[in-house]
Amino acid sequence: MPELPEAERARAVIQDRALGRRIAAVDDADVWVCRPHAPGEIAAALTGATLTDAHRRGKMLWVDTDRGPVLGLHLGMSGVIDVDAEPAAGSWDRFALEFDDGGRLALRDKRRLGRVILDPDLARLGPDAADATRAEFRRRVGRGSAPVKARLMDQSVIAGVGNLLADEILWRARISPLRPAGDLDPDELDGLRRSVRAAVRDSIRRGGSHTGELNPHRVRGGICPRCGTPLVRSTVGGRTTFWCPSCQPGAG
DNA sequence: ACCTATGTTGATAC
DNA sequence: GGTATCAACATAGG
Repeated sequence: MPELPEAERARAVIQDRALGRRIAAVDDADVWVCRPHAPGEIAAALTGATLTDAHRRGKMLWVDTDRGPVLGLHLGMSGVIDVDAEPAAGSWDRFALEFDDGGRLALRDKRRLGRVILDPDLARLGPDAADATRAEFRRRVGRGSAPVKARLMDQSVIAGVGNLLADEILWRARISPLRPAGDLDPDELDGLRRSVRAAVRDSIRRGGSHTGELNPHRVRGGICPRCGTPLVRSTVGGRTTFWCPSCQPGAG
């Protein structure tokens, strides 16, 4: 269920349960998930190293090692990090570190849209959605003719907002997902930023991007939990989108 | 059976 | 460059 909240949970799991452990072996045989690395390449870089720190920006995770190489992890659409879980049949382990204490860190990902990459390039990733300053947020988000929802989900603009979180954020901010981002005035952008921070904070606390107030109503026939108006369902920024035409007026 | 749907991102074309 | 579309993966459901 990976958006920012799930990535943060995964980072915390790595931090709490995997740091300080030494890598005895690496399973990097899945050439799709580990692309563009050849099988054995990640293993060669990491075997013998100890995990020293776990970081996150948006949905991107990376783990430092005492040997230098950095292990980049992305959960994609269905990935989960498991520490010390048995690799049962059907558990969809696509990558794993085996520690010299007998434990194991695995990327479990049925759909294989997750990613493992050495020394990930973070240059094209915007600031974490919850860390952008007001000025930075106004400047980065409040431009362009694309719908504001697409702008929020663009990881090079701000990092971490996915489809469910975007709908929740816009609903909280009472802004239509269809409004061209560049048409928002500074007050609206400040309000949008407040909603981003509040939605991110709440979803991390409650345990995921599916825990928003709007989410249970994000179904055909759903109504606005604030005013009872039937929600509109459409495609915005290429993704299924629900919003309240009464609370979130504007284009559409 | 066939079509749609699903939390992501990247490549590609205009 | 910005924007829109499709493809990559695997599965579920009408």
